[in-house]
Amino acid sequence: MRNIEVAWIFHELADLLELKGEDFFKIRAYRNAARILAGLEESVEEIWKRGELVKTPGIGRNIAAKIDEILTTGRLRKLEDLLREIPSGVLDIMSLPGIGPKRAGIIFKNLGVSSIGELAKAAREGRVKSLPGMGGKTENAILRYIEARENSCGRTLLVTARELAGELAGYLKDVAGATRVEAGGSIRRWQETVGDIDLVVASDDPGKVLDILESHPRIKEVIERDGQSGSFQTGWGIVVDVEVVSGDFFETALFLSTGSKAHLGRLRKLGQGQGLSADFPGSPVRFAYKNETDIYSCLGLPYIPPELREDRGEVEAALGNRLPELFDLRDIKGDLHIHTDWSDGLHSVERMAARAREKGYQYIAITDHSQSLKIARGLSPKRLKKQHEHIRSLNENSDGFYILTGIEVDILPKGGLDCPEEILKETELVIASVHSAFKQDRDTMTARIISAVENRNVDIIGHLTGRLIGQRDEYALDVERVLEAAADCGTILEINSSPDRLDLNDVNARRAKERGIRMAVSTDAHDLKRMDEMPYGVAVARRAWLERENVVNTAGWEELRKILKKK
DNA sequence: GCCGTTTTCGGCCCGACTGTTTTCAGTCG
Repeated sequence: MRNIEVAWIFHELADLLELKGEDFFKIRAYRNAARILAGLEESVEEIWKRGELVKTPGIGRNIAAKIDEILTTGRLRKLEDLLREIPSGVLDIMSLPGIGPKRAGIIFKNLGVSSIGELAKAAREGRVKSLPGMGGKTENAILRYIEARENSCGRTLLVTARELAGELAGYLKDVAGATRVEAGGSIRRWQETVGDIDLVVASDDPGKVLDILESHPRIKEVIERDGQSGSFQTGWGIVVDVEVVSGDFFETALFLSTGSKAHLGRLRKLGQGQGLSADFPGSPVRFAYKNETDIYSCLGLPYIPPELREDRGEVEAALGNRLPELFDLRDIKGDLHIHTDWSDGLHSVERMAARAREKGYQYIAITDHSQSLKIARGLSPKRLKKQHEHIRSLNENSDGFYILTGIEVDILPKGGLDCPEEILKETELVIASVHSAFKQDRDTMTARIISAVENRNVDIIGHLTGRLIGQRDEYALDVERVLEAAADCGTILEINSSPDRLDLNDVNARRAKERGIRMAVSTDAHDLKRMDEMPYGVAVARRAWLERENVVNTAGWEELRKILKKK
C-alpha cells in the first residue's frame, strides 16, 4: 500500500471523528499523522517492516498500531465501524465550503441527507434554510457550490493523473514487455487538470498488453475494449484510455493523442492549404513518422513543444519563426519559497537546504509565515530575527551555496504588511501573500494587494489569486490592475508550483510576460518531498511561453543578488 | 491522539469573518 493511501485512511478517520464531535486534539493528531505519512520519503511499509514506526515524530503507539492493522489486513476496523454510522457521502457534504462537521451533522440528522446529490435536491426544495443555524444565504451558497462542482466534474489534478499514469506505464513496460509507454493528452501538455488518462503503448502484442493492464490492482472495471485499445475505470475514479500500436506508429499515435484538438485542427487546415492532406496525420491513412519533429517539418514548421499546443497562436508563431525559447527544469537555479519547522513546515532549515544542494540549486530562500497566521505558528519579529541569525551562521561555511533570509509576510485585510518595515528592509527576500479575509469585494482586495506590490520592501507577490483548484475560487480581484502596478514597480510575481495552486496560472503568467513583469517559479514546499513539485510550476511557465529572462530563479546566485538589490 | 531532561499528566488552539442571531456558533486558514 502506498503512503498516500495510508495517509488517506487517517484523513477520513479524522473527518468522521470531527463529525462525531470528538476531542479536537485527537483529531489533530490523526490529521498530523496523515500529513507526516504523505510527506514520508521512504515507503511506510519499509519502516513498518523494520518496526520503526514509533520512531517517526508524530506517530505514537496508537497510530502505529493502526498502521500495523492497515498493512496487515488491508483495512481499519475503527474506520469501518464509523462508516457504518456515518455514510461517506456526508464527508462529501462536509467538503463543501462553509459546511463543516457541525452543519454536515445537522443536515444528515435532520434531513436524512447523505450525499451531495440529495443535498442539492433538499436545497432546491427549500428544506435547508429551515434548519437550525442555516438560512437563505447558506442555502443559496450550497447550491452555488454544488453547481460549480458539477461543472468541473470529473476533472482530476494533473499531479494525481501523472502519478497514476506513471505507475501504469511502468507496469506495462516491466510486466507486459511494452517497448514504449507514454501518456499523451492533457497530461503531456501539462494542463492543470485532466479528464481521462490517455496512454499510448508500443507493442506487437496488443492483446497481452490489454490483458495485463486489466489485471492491474488499480483497474476496477473494463468500460470497453477491442483489439487495439481499451477504456478502463480505475479505483482512483479516473478513466484510462489505452491505445496499443506497433513501434513504427508510436510517434504518430502519441502526437495525435497529445492534441489538443484545436491545435490539430489548425495544423490540419495548414496541411490542406499546402496540399498535404493525405500526408498529414488525422487523415484516414496513418503514416509512420520517426519523430514529432518530422511531423511538423512536413508542414514546414519547427517542432512545437506539447505545452504550447493549445491553439493560442503557436502555429502562427511557428510559421513566423517566433516560437519562444522555452526553458526547463535544468535551468532552475534555486527555490525562492520554502517553509520550515520554524512555522508550519515539517523539516528544518538545514534539511531543506541540503535537499536544495542535492538538486543542484545555488540558493534557496527560507520564507516562513508571519505572526498573524497563528495556525501556521507564524513568526513574530523576534523569532524571525532569531531565524535569520541562524541562517546567517549556516551561510558562514557555505562553499557557494546560499540560503537567503526571507519571510512570507501576510498582506493584512486593511492593506499593509504583518511585519515591521525595518525588519522587512533587512530581510533578503520578502514574499507578500494573502491568507485571510478572502471574501473582500473586488476593489478592496485589489487595493489591498496593490499596496503590497508598491511596497519597496516587497520582492515577490505569492500565489496572486488564492485559488485552490477544484476547491476554492480565486478571490475577487482586478488582475489587470495588479499587473499594471507590478510592471510599474518592478515587483516579481510568483508562479506557485503547488499542484493545487498553479497560481499564477498559464494565462495570467503570459499576460504578465507581455507587460514585462518578471516571475519566480517556486514550490512553496512545506516538506522535503514537495520540493520536487518544481516541474509543475515550470510547466505553467512553459505553457505561458516564458523564457529564461522572464523568470528570476533561472539566474545564478550572483545575478539574482543583483536583481534583488535593484528593487 | 502525541509529547516530555522543569512534566508520564497536562498542555497542545487562535483570531477574524459570516450568517444567523438578537448575543453567538460555526467555519476557515
